[in-house]
Amino acid sequence: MSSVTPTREAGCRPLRRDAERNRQLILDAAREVFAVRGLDAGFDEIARAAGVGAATVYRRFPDRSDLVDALFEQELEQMVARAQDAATDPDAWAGLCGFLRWMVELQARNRGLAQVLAATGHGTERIDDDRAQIAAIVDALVVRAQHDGVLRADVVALDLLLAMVLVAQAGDVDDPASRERLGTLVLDGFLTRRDRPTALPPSAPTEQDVARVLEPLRRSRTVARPR
Amino acid sequence: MSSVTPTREAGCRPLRRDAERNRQLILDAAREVFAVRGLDAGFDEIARAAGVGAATVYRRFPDRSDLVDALFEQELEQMVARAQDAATDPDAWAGLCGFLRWMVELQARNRGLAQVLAATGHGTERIDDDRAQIAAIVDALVVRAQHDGVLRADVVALDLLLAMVLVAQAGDVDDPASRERLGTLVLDGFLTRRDRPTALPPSAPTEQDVARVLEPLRRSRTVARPR
Amino acid sequence: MSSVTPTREAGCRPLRRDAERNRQLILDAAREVFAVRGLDAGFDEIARAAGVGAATVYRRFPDRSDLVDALFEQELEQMVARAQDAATDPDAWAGLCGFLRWMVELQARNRGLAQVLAATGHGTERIDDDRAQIAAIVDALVVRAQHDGVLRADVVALDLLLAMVLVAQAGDVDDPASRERLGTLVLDGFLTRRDRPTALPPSAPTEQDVARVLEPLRRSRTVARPR
Amino acid sequence: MSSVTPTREAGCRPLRRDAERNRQLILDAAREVFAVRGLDAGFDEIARAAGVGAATVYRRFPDRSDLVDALFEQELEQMVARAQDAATDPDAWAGLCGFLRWMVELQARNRGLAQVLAATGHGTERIDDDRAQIAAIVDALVVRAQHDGVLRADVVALDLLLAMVLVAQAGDVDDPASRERLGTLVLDGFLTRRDRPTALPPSAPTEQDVARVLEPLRRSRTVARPR
DNA sequence: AATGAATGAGCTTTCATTCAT
DNA sequence: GATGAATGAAAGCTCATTCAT
Repeated sequence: MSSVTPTREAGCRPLRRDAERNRQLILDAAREVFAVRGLDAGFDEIARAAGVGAATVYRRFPDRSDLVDALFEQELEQMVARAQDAATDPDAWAGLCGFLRWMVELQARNRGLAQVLAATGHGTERIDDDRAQIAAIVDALVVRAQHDGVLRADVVALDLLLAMVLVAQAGDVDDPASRERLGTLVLDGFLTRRDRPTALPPSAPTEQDVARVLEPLRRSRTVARPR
Repeated sequence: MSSVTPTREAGCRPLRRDAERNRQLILDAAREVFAVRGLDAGFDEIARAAGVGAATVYRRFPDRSDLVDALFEQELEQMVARAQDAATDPDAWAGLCGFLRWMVELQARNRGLAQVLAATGHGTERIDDDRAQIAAIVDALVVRAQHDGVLRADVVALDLLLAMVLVAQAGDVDDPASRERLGTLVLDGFLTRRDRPTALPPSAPTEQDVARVLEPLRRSRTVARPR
Repeated sequence: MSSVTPTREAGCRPLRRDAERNRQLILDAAREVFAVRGLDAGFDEIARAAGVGAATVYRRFPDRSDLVDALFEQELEQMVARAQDAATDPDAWAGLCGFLRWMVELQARNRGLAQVLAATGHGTERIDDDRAQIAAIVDALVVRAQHDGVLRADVVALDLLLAMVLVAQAGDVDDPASRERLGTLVLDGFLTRRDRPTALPPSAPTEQDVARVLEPLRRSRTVARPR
Repeated sequence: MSSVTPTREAGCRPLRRDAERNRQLILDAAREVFAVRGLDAGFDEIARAAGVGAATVYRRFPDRSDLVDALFEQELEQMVARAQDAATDPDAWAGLCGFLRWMVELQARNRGLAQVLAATGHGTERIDDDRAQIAAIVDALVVRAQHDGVLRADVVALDLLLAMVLVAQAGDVDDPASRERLGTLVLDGFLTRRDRPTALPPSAPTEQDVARVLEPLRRSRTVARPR
């Protein structure tokens, strides 16, 4: 996971070797921390995880959003690429579903990413651009799928994206089956007509694991007694 | 709202009159505060809202969960009642949908309640009991609806409950239309067969208001660039 | 010095005894610290000097200006009283000089007070009021002194006040003689005519002590090697 | 401005060509920065202005005072020259006033210089020497002016210099009129006798601009109430 | 029993100074 | 010799929790 981003930007001369190493340490740490804790994570914690002083993080990323941007640009580009891929699928609905499921998993595994995607209109240009691009591609797929008569005509791309963002909230990181199941159910609701339901993954939620299924909502101090 | 729960438990001798009064003040204040701020709200804020000292809250509810439990028992009993009501509906699916939509609104308007419902298995016995009771009732409705041939056979009550918890996350408090729309779409996915889609409320999400729709996820510092 | 301020305000019920005690400790410490270090002194330092935790200072005076206000209201009221006194002097010029010299000493001994007086128009109402009141009284004296033919007609009250603020900057705390001397010289410049100079205090500055005379300007890191 | 001081001292072998260039860049930058920000300016800022690394400044001037000394030697030499010029004026008082007014403007426009001049007795020998030289020249003028019967006999050169240092503090950089006015008033106080006051520049301070006049004192956090 | 106060621990941010390259 | 990076220390501020009255 700590690989990509070999260069940052064209235009600024490359960082010194050790600095670049630290930059990567910080980005890697932040990725990890943001994924688990969300974007509110303290700079302190990131610095500690990266093994550098807190001030170093500030030097490299004076603003929190600088860090977020640098971090999620990579991920978003990945998403755009995946979306473009999906757009070439001759079966629009299949392409759409594939892309959405993939996106759900991505977000589910990365709380920070989910937040970035949710922050419509307030991010960096770069991020906004990527988001807009994704929306446009999904939109095209939606239109095609509607034209094919598979997708109901009264929905728009954002209906789908919104639903999937929420699906991504369900289940904890290590429980993709729950998301699969829920996603299938929800997507079934978007079909024009249906003679019989799409087959569900067999992992019906049981009393025992609903706790884990809903885990992400708990984020409160109710449960764990701090000390 | 400040009525129910006059005594706490059999077994502990009743509180002094003023103490009991304070207990209720705190519960009422906490209900309000938790609804708006979620379960993470500071004890300080609750104390202020109740007009008592912070230490009083600690004395009465040493642990945060003590407060949460005492508080939501009342609300859950209300839900149980509503569920039992729904169970008497001759049209199981109609009863089910009605109950679920009501629950969605309730949770949407009460952040704290949503969190409590999500925390399955970690609450008090009392809360767990109530939750189980609700699940049982919904289960009965599910079985009936499946028997009626309306609800697809491969789902269980918890699938529905889970889906609805998530629907409740969408849109901000004052935007029930978004929830209506999304809820309709999702419930459509649970039908056995469908010749044409259920009519949607016309409030298709627009680019402009997706920000608000996803608001609950944003809670981060990413956005505002202070200076 | 740690006496006055027994009650704070009408309207808020009095603080608990221990709290009031701490409040006074803080005010006394702040008076001391502000006098020496100026208004920029850290809350930390004040807290340490008062023997309380930093958070206690914040609780009692959430904003720095709250502390400054509480602190200097007393001093300013004292100044207003002294000015009113001066206004009753039958010899306007004598009254004026007396008041100004007194004020110079006060400011010289209290760096913070000088800063408060300098912050025209940006303080609390209360402080602004006091300042305005002082200016008005001085103004009346100026007019009378001009009418008496002693004070030159082409100056205004603010000329005098400004000059004295600067005189107060000269010399270090324990060197009132320098201020006396300089003040006399400067005030001589405000006379309409003069047949011979006003007698000066004999403390002509010598090479040796100019350093101390100009001390207040040094406030830089040039001199002392921090460690 | 970046001319003088090509070599530093006899005795240390000359710096390498590039090092000497950097030395000058740093001095030029420091002059600028100190003038605006005062002697407390961060080394970082100077380094940035000079286009060199922070560590380079430290290497060349390990102590802040090393930099200050090297820097203000040039300026002080300029002052000495100007003083010598004034000493040739046949009208001693006129020469004196001219020199002092010039000095006031110089200091007013250069916060750092004012601080250096104030730090009597703690600078380098070199600076102290220059200061002493200036004092000596002014002294000669003072004696001549006293002999001419214009300047009161009970003052010494340092009285004048001190008074002018303070006048230089008044008003902000772009407000020479305030200094002119105040300077005139103060110098009037040094005359032996006076039948009528010297004409003042008409810029009587108004309530509105006293804030600006006293600006230099305000440097505190008292004022702005952030929220 | 109730309270408001006190506190220590935590996070954010900045800066002077030193270090590795 | 020069550099940009790193850092520790400090100050500002907040909050959950405990304490003295």
